[in-house]
Amino acid sequence: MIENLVIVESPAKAKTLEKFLGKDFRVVSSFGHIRDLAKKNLGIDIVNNFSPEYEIPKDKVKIVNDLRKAAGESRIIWLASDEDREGEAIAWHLASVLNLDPASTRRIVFHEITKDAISNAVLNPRQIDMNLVNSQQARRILDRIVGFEISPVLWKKVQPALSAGRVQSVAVRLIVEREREIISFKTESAFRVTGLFHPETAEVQENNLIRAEASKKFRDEKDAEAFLKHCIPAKFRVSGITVKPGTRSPAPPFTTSTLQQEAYRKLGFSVAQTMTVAQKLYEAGKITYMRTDSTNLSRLALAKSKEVIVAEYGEKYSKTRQFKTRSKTAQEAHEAIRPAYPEAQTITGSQNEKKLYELIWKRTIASQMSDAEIERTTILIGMNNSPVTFTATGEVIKFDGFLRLYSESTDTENGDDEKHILPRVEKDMNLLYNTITATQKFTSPLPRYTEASLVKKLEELGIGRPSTYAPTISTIQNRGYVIRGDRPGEKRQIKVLTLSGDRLTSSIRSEAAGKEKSKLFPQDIGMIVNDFLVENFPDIVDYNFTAGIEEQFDKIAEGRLKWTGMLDKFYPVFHKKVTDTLEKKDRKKGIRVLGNHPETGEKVSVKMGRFGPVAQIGDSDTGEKPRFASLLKNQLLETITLEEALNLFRLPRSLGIHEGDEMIAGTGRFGPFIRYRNKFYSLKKGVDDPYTVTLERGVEIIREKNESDSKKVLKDFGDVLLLNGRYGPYLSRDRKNYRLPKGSDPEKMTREDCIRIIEETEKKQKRT
DNA sequence: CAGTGAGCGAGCTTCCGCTTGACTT
Repeated sequence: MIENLVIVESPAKAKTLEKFLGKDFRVVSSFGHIRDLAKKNLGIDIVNNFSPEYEIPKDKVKIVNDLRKAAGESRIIWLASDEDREGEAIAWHLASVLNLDPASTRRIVFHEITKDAISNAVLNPRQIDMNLVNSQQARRILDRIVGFEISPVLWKKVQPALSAGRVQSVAVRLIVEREREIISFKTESAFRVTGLFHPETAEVQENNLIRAEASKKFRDEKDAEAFLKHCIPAKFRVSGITVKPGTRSPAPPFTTSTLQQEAYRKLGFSVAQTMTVAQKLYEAGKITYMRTDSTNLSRLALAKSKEVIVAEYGEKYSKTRQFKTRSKTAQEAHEAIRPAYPEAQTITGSQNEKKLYELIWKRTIASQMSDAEIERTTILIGMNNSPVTFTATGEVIKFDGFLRLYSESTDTENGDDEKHILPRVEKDMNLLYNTITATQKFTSPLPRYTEASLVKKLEELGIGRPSTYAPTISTIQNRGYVIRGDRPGEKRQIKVLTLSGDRLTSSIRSEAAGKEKSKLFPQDIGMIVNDFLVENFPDIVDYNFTAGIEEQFDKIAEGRLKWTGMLDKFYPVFHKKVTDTLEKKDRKKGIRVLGNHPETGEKVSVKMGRFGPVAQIGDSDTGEKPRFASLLKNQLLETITLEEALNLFRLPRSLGIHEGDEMIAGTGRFGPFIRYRNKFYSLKKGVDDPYTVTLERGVEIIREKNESDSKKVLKDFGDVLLLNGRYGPYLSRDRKNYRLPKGSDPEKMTREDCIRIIEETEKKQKRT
């Protein structure tokens, strides 16, 4: 018989905890929730007071059996799951599933694993808080009802296997609405004028130039040119200098959301990748828990960080701070994400683990360092013949403080606003210009979301939790609602006017506009589903829906509202919307009529077809069979033009007859191709175009392909092939490919050698 | 693997939040 059994949620936490508690304590883990609503069906008896039907998921059966056994062997059970509504629910499910006797069961909580915190918790046990549990049940049941009632409506009215939910549908909506802002954005341009000045009395030198920006922007080239000409006879004078001291403070330590953002910006990690690497670090005991919404640091962490800072940089650089958590819906069951041992600046591990750890270490330590002290200087330059003024701002760091270690990145990179050191000037000093430049600047729409900036937005709206940000982003991509991708951007011409002495020259520069990397783009099906939901379930996809129900969950947790009462109010209204929507006849296909065919006058339209977005010429009710063509990958139903749609019908096209058989050019799932005698040949990217490729070129492509194919088969043993591929020689049998072991010589290999390699590979695969 | 776009119907899909492995290359 063991005296005490402590149950926590995470096995890594169990391991650490065991070290702190004596021999009398055994610590085990529940691996999160052990029970959930029934997987099949709704799992809720709505007419019977929303009574939930709970079951133990398959992958938790063994864990529950182990827990049951351990509980039977112990005298006192300590339920130490997290102190938030999910944690409370876990404790309650444990008590119920393991059939724990209240007399021998204690509920305890602690936020940090230190001797003090744990002994304090053990001295202050309490009962399971049923109000908190009920707020979790309300949350769980509401999410199930919303997801499991709306998704089938989508299967009927839009397309099978789609999904909707309180969190994912808002995530998609954000992306779709951002795309529409971009589509309707009208670019404007204006001329921005900057001058390089130097004191009249001094020669022009690198270090005495003042870069200043004009207070006025000019609408067009003519206005800008007129102003520059006006500058030629003008006298420039320093009309004011202000020097203002300022400070900058470090960012708080990482939460899940901010870690995902910074790891994307500084290391280029995807949200999922950040979480995988962080999980590794956590399991290795190198960082604290990585799914948290708290910016709190334990007293121990504060003290340790201070030691590190004082030893490394001196007392002056240390400033102990505790940060208030920004997010309103935060449940703060854990600490911020920080190094488990702040004294370890680096760790061993994979490259990515090292990089992420270093980021976490720097951010944590910097958060405990002094403010940076900055002196901001502004020089105002006046003109004697114009009300336009020029302003130069410079920044001098008087004391670097935390900046010595870390500064946070932003989502918008504007290199233009770089702050620089200004030369010494005095008021009323006369200045001469070296050059004055007017540069055309274009306005641009808000950028598309990255995975990380979407997480940031969701967190601001209080939607989703640290443990679900990464899975949500995967879900909306898996459903095909959005896709992560790049856009090369378009070359844009910029006019630049330069005044040097009394010579005015004009030049043209080009820049890439709208270039995007690793951004989230909505797909047609995402836009159609979003419009359908906004039309039929506006309350559910409202950005404030979650915030509203969270308030009610809080009331339930405080015992001021009955959880069944809350659902009683919500459900009838919601369910009526579901049945009303199901009664509507039409399916949502995103049909758009683009116009009429210029020659035949037939209707040209686009819609979501059975196999994806499709363009259509003609109408089935005219009696004639309509013609169809799939849209290309980068085209949207919403933005495709009549001309682009008509272009799709130019393929497949015949290139002519070669040696008695027809050659066809087309474009398919794997890009442009030509077809000849029932065989397909890919067109080379950037070289051949299916619209213009000729019969002669087709013959050449076929000859090249046949030549490389003949080189492809190194040895043919009938059932086994030794082939030459992109990555070198490999084996093929039954359409399955096998790598050759290192150092094997394909020239000398016999059929027996090949079969041996295949069998060994198969065996290895089975074992793992 | 490079197509498809008639219509019917059986049987499937689906949520959010806690947790890790078990998979693949």
